[in-house]
Amino acid sequence: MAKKRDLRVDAVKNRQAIVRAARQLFAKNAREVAMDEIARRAKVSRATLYRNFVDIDALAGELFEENIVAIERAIEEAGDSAGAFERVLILTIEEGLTCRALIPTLAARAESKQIRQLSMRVARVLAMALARAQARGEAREDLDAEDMIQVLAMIFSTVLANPRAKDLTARTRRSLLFVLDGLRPRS
Amino acid sequence: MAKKRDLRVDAVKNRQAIVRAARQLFAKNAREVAMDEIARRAKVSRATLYRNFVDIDALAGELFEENIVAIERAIEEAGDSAGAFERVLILTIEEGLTCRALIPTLAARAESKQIRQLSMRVARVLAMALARAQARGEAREDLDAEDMIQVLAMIFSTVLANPRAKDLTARTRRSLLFVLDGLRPRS
DNA sequence: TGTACATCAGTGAACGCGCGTTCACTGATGTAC
DNA sequence: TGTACATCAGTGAACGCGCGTTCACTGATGTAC
Repeated sequence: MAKKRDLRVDAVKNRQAIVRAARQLFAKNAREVAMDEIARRAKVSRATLYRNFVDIDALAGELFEENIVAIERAIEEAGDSAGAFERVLILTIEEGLTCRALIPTLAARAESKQIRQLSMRVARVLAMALARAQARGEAREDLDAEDMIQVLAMIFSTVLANPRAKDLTARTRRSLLFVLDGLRPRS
Repeated sequence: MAKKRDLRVDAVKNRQAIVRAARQLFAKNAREVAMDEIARRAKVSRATLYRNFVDIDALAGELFEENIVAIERAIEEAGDSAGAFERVLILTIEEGLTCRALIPTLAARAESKQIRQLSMRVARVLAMALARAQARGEAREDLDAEDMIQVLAMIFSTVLANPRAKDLTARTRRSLLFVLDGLRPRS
């Protein structure tokens, strides 16, 4: 392997600025964000943005992955305790809300290989949490990983349906409330 | 009121062709449909499409309204019988699925006055069904009309999350299953 | 520590594409006589 | 029933805009000596 030279200091600074700007914009907006806007906020030219991220998928993927890492860590910490499943779901949703606009973006680009792989990574992690919950009798036996994705999509739809709402956290919690009962074992 | 001349026979035919083409395309696709595509399928020029419908909102609104009328009729027929609430929800979803692509279209154009008014019309109707269900003890007391919209958005998100899926009806039913329990009164 | 140069990074402008919408003109219908 | 003309409808081409992406060129950094 050829020893690759490190990024130049100005390059590192710009890359960080781009990611930071993207995060801020994705957090503030609920609709897709234009590359141009991100570049402007990062005080960088569009072309520089493309030097760092080959396309939108790459940038969205980077943010998505950061969120996934946070979720994975949370699941690790939650472990196999009582109520861990619900806590994981809540955390996943909250993590998603920190980057609201990522939701429609990922939805629109679901065909991209990169995005699909990341989605599968989320699915795998949630499947594990689900299996634990089922073993403890805290989740219905007939649920599978695909259901988990569906449930998340359902809850996040609240974001899409109310792009302007300020009280998104409250609304999402209410959506979750509706769904959680449907996930419990039949009495 | 000035007596307006009726539409010319060819004009009527074209208008119908446009609506029919739009319905077919909205049923087949799960993503937004381009005006151009609709015009092509209706074997009509783009400009003709615009003669009949001033913009996308007008066309989407027309289809949406047809769906709403069907839903309203169904609610009327369902009346105040046991289980009417669930049947209404199921029917609303099925009606929505006959025009899948309408869902993202309406979501994207939710700001339009026309679309907003139609959405409110759905909300009103569902609120009535909800009130009846609450009176019968078939729905939680703390639900309101806004929750109904949210629930529908949640279930329809299944469509958005799986734009390619063939078994959408099955998937939506499963989503509904998750949600319905959450809507029932607390024991 | 200084300097020269290769290399990597940054930039504004421009390209290309999709798509909604409009224009200027041609054609079909229906009514008046 | 036939015909002429006004009016409504249809059309292809073009405009405009947003936006992702690329180009050709300039500038900054870091390394070799």
